[in-house]
Amino acid sequence: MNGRKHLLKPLAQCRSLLQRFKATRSLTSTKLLHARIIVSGLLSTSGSTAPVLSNLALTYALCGHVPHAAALFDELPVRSPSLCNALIRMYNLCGRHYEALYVFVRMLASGWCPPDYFTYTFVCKACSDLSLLDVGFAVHGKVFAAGFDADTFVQNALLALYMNCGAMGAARKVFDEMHERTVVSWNTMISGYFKNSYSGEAVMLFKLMMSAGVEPDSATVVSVLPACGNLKELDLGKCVHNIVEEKGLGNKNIAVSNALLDMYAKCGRMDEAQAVFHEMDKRDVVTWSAMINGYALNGDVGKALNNCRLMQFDGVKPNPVTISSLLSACSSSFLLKLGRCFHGWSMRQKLESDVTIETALIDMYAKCKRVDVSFHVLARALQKKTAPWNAVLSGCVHNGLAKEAIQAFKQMLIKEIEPNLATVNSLLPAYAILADLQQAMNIHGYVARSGLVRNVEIITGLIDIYAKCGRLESAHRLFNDIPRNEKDIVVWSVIVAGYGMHGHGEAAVLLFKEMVHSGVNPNEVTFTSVLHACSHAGLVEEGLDLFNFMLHNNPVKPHFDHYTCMVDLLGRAGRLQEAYGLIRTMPFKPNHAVWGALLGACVIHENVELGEIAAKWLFELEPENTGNYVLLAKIYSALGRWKDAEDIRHMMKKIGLRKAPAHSLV
DNA sequence: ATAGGGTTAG
Repeated sequence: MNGRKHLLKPLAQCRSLLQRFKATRSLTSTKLLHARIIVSGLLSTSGSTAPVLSNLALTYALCGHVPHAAALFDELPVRSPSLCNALIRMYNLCGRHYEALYVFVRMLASGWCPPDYFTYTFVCKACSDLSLLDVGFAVHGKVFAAGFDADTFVQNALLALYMNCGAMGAARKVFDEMHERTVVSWNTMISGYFKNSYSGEAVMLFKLMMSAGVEPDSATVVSVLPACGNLKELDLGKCVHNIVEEKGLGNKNIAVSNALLDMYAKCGRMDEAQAVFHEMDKRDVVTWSAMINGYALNGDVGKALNNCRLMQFDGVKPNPVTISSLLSACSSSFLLKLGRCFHGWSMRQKLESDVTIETALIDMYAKCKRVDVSFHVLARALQKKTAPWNAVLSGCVHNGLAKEAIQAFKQMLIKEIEPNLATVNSLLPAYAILADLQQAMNIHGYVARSGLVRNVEIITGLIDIYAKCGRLESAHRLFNDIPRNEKDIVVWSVIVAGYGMHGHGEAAVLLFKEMVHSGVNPNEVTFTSVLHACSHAGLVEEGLDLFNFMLHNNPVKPHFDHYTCMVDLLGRAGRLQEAYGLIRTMPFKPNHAVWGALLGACVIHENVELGEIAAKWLFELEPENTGNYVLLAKIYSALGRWKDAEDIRHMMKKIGLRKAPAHSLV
């Protein structure tokens, strides 16, 4: 009795020491303590060795030293559920999830060491990190059988598991059946929906949570803010900002401020982002990256660069995300030289073999029309990752290199790199460019076999391909198969454009009206599609009606494209004066496309006066475009004004343009 | 002891 009392103190001391080593991750200290425990004979004499041992093993695990940890557990004479749980937890912590599952299986097999609700939360975490949905379902079955299905922790772990595996339906079912939802349950659902690119659902759940009277915490805030940014829900974002201020969540949690800053940046409010930035007393890489990315998104490369400099003055080193943001700023502004500089910088930072950076580099070179360099970067990429390949595919398509994209995709399959949704999404436009029915049917077959056909984006891509191939029946069949509530603005635009492109203006207008009727609000793209359809089919009155509808009853502001369509529509119909009138009342300076449409119409209707006006503007706006000179000369020739036609040819020679082939002048 | 959280990306 005496000896035992004497030993209790060192044991308590061990525990507090281990607690400290766990926090500091000090392997050397842990090893020393381990040695002292053995030398002191503490383990052989004490009755409560198991907690010390499991603690020691956990500490080893946290220090990243699994061999010692695993060996310790093997030495243990008796394995209680709590020890096994600690082992599973340890394997989870160091990323060896399969070993974690193996311990679980052994627990089940042993018969005398039944898993408890702690075990199940850890096991769910293991499946979640491994994205093993099948195993997850099996585990869920065991949860039911063991009667742990009403435990909130287990339920929350299941929610996270299903969300991580993309099984939103399964997650929702668990969530709906929970009798007690903690703030963690709500947070898991919100962030889960966002991660599965269902920002709308995420926002909706947040609103539900608020009306249910659940107190949001910092995790809630950082889960819902990215969704607000994604949807450009500035008002909701501001509400969340108010909550943060009221509860003082941003004061000690840098993630909260970073999320706020990013939300404002995504909503295009760099002033507000700057204000959040200003208020922060500490800034890390994420803060700076979010700022840089914000300016990049809003097209202000100068400010992005400036923030990059300030970041370095602040002593913060860039990470792959920082550099990718800078590279994407270069891609969207076609700054090849600057992009090359960042390529060099990534090399000096020893980050050039990071997948994120490789992908950003491939994207940057492709957008700057250097697909050759993109392929070069891809060739040097060692990892068998999908993302860089996707970037190459979309880079090819972006440059109209359909055959190269398809070739690259075949290479991908040969190299056994697994295609994903983004792969197919990047690839399908290549088939739309080719407009080859046989090949289209081949890829349709592939997509069907890959099981991706359930995705609306993919179906939209297929509809576009069939439409471009002229197979409107096939396109329409695919369109009809999409459930009514899943038909989004993009798929409507594609089908309208498909009919329009082949001269079926009436069908296009009808579909457009059906879309509006079904409650989908047209955007600038849909208006372009339908106006284009009208101009192709010569539906002047319908076109004018729709254009007026757009001007007066719709929040969508008309753009160059819409005016171009209208000028084209009126012009083709011979209503040249009206077309010219429209150009003169445009709310912005007419561009080359608008004048080009008028000039084209003047050629058809042999109208010199307006043709000359249009041409005069075009010579100024795009002096090196030979086509404009040719078209004006064509009008002169048609009217027998050979001298004027000859003058135009002289004019071209004077500004040093290559002489157009003679036949096009007549 | 247990579950959820910030910047990029095809």
